[in-house]
Amino acid sequence: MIYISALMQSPLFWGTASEEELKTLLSTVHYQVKKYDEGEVIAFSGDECKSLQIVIEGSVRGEMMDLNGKVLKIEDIVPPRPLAIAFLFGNNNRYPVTVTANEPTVILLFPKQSVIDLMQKNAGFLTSFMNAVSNRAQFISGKLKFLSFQSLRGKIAHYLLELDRHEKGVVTLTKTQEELAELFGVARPSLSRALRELHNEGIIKAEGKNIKIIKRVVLKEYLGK
Amino acid sequence: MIYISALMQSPLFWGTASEEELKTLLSTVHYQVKKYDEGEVIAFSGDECKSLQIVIEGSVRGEMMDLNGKVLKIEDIVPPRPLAIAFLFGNNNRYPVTVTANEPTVILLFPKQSVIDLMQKNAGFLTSFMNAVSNRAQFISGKLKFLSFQSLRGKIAHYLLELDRHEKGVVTLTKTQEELAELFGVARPSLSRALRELHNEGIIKAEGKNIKIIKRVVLKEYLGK
DNA sequence: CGGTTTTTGTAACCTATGTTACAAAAGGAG
DNA sequence: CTCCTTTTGTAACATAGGTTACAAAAACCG
Repeated sequence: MIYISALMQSPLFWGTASEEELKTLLSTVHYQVKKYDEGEVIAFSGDECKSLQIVIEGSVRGEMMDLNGKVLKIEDIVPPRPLAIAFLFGNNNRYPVTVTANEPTVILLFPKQSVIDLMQKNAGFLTSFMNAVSNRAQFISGKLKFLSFQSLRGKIAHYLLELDRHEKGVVTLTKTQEELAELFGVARPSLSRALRELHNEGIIKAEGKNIKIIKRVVLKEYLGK
Repeated sequence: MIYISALMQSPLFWGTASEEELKTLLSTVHYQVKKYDEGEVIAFSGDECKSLQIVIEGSVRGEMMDLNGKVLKIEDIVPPRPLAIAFLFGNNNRYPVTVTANEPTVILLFPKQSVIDLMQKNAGFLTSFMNAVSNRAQFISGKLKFLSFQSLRGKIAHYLLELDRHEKGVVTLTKTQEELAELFGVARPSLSRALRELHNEGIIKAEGKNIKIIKRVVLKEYLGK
């Protein structure tokens, strides 16, 4: 089992004291290793969620999509995070998002029964799991607030201020406008236009991927608008 | 402890076999009874969430609001449901919504430590709790999809078709347009206008609170749009 | 019952964002 | 360096929904 050290990094297993202990614990339950190529779909929105899957290598993305194909990127999931952990229990065990591999990806899969076994055998795992599920609910709830309250300017402000948390005054975008637009749930030209307007109004200075924050105060005013 | 029978109704305590057992269980942990008048705020959005609160009598509502006072009603919570159950654990223990009493309301409050005690003493409670938290994540996730994908027509279609699940062809609105608009996250006149348009186009026949569904097929087309 | 409050209907106008389309610029691959 | 692909800028136009304001209708209350 070569993924032990990766697993140790996961908050889910922080309750487990040592690699040895974790090895012993894992030897008592079933699990599989799965590999996916870039672009492969790991789960479709609506699929039944019957196992806990943990990303060990590579990365995946979760996207909601409506019947007409409009896409809303929810997030990227990188090792050693679990996917859809809040959808394994409860009454509606269906993936809310379509999960796709961004690159060649390795996933560790624990059938639901194994997860239950792990919980019974290890109290630390159980509380970690509970926390993880709560965290997911909190994340989604934040997303809901972000998406349903903020105007496009609000979202941009939020994003830029977050990137420049330490107030350096300069941020470099690591995503394309296309990707950002998806994250914000808006059309790409709308994002482009909004950035241009902020630039023209002297609130930011945007040069390609580099953005200088000129009037931080004004940006802050857009938060929650 | 006169609320035992109410508690027995709660999915959280279904794992508990009998009233007797539940009584015994509860006698070992701390809890309080709290009463609120109509309009009283039980928790503000952003408040720390340090206890499990279960609505025993009356009802409360959870609303998100942004800095400018725009309100998005998330849901009503009626007995014997818990509130903010997904925010007791995890890393961001803050109410995502402001919770207000709709009417005189009685709430049972279990400090976090009591909840942990209950979990340790009763495996049924633990799994119920886990399921409840997962259900919340799933609810919020559905809300996210509903709010960020559907046009106003989509939301109306969704709502009407849901109310008329059994295809009777007639539904009666129990909420005012004001309330519905809040639920949909739109302005009240916009909702009114949209209903009028659907009516004029012969898709529904709206007479006050009574709505006849004329062209169900057309409504279904709006789902996810 | 009459008066008050709440809810609904509706209109005129405003604004943010979506859509489509195309060209310019930047980035990568050979 | 050059060709090809991806990304970005930008414009013209379309549209959904927001805002404000007011009157009609309904519900509620004494």
